[in-house]
Amino acid sequence: MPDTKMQILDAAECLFAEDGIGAVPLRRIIAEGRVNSAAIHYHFGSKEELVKAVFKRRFGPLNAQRVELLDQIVEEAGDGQPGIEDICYAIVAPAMRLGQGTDSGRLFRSLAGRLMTEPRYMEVVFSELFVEVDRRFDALLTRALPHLPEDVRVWRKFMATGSMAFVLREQDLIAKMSHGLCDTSDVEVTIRRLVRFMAAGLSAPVAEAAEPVEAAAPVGKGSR
Amino acid sequence: MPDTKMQILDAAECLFAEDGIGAVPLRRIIAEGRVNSAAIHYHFGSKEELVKAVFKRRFGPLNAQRVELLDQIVEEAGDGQPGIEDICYAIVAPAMRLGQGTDSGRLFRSLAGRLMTEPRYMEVVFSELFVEVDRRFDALLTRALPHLPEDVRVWRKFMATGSMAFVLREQDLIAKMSHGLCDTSDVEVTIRRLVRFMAAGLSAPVAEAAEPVEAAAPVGKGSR
DNA sequence: GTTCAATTCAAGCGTTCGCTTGAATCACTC
DNA sequence: GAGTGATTCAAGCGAACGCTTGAATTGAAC
Repeated sequence: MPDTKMQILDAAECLFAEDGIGAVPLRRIIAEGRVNSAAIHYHFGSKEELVKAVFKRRFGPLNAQRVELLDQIVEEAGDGQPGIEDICYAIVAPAMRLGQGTDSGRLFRSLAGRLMTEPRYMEVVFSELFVEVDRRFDALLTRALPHLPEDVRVWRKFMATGSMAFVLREQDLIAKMSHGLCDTSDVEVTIRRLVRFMAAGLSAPVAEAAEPVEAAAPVGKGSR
Repeated sequence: MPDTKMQILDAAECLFAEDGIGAVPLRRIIAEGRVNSAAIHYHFGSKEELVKAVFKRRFGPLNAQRVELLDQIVEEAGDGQPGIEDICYAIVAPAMRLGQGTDSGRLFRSLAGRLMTEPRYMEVVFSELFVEVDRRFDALLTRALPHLPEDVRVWRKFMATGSMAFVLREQDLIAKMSHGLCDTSDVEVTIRRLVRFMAAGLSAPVAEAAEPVEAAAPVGKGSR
C-alpha cells in the first residue's frame, strides 16, 4: 500500500506548516501519521529529503497552474499588454486558493509562505520548481513596465514576493493582531487586496538619483 | 564583569540571524561566546528568555528611534499632511541602518526581519516593543489616506510589513538569486527602493466590491 | 503453496538537546 | 584578610533527537 508515503507527507506538511520545519521532530511526524520511524527513512532517506518531497508535491502542480495562467493572460491580451494586476493575479491566486476551504489547504498556504523565507530550502527547490514561473513572470513584467530599469524591476519582484509570502503564511497572526478586523477566511477578497498592493508597488514611478527623491532624506538627524 | 551577558547576547544574535532561532542550540552559543552553559541560565533563565532579551536589546532603541522620526515628521509638516513616503521612511530607515557597515549590523537586520515572521516571538514582544510605533504609524496613515477603509489600511500595513521583513532578512538570498544585479550593500538606495514600493502599495486606489475590479477574475478556469 | 522482493515492525544505537548541580572563584565590605 | 553575595566553572543528568538494525509481515508471480 503506497499510501504510507502519503500519510507521511500529509503529516509532515501539516506539522511543518504549524510549527516550522526545524521545530518538528521526526517522532511527531511518526505519531501524527501513525507510521514507523523506519518507514520515513525507507521512503525518503532522511528528514532533509522528506522536507523537499513535501514542497515538491505541492509546488509542482501549483507552479504549473501559474505558468498556465500566465500563458492564458498573454493569449487573451492578443497584441496588447497584459495588465500588471492580471500578471500578479496569476502568481497570487493559485497559491491562495490551494486546498481552499480545507484545513490542509490553509496549512499548506502557510507552509508555502514559509518556503519563501527559508533560504536553505528555497535555493534547493528553486531551480527545479520556480525557474519557469519566474522566467515568465519576469518577461511579462518587463513588457508591462518597460521604463523600469532591470535592477529596480528585480528588486520590486522580491518586495512583492515578500508581501505575498507574509500574507500566505501569517494568516493567523494577521487575524489575531488586527483583532478580527482583517478577515483572512475570504480568500477571493484577500487575493484582490494582495494583487492590488503588489501591482501598485511594482508599477510605482521610478525616481532615481537624478531628481532629489522626496524620500531620500526627509528628516533631520538621519543615519550616521 | 557584566560583559558575560553581552558576550552571550552578541553570540546568540549572530547565530540566530545566520541560522534561525530554532536551529541554534545553546551549545553553539556557548562555544561562540566562550561562556559556560550555566552562565546563560544564570543570567537569562532559559533559552526562551535569552531569545526575548536578544530582541529587546535591539528593538528597544530601534523603535524609540522610529517614534522619534515619526514625531519629527508630524512637527515638520506643520498643518499639512506628512507624505506617505516620509511615513514609511521613518519605519524603514532606522531598521535598515542598524549597525550600518558592520557585520553584526547586517546580521541583526536579518534577525529583525526574522522576528516579523516568527509569530511565536512576535506576539510576545509586540505589546512591549512595537505597540507605540504601530499606534503612531497607523494614526499617520489614517490621516494621510483618509479614503481607505480601516480594514484595507490594516491589510496593507501587513503587506508592507511583509515586504520590509523580506528585504531586511533575505539580503543574501536577494543578492544571490539576482546574480548580483541587486546590490544589497548600498543601504540608502535599498531604503529608497523599499519606501517607494511600500508607499505605492499603501496608497493604491481602492476598488471595492461595487465596481467590477479588473483583477477579480480575469482568466478562465479559476479556482474550484 | 512456495518463493522472494518490497515494506513494516519493535527495539535501540550513539549523539545532542536544554538545563542543573555543587564546588571554585571573583569583587567588595568591614 | 576574613566574610559574603554574585558569578563562573567542570561535570553530567534525563530526555529527545535522527537514524539503523534484523526480524516479521505483506503481496504478487509462478
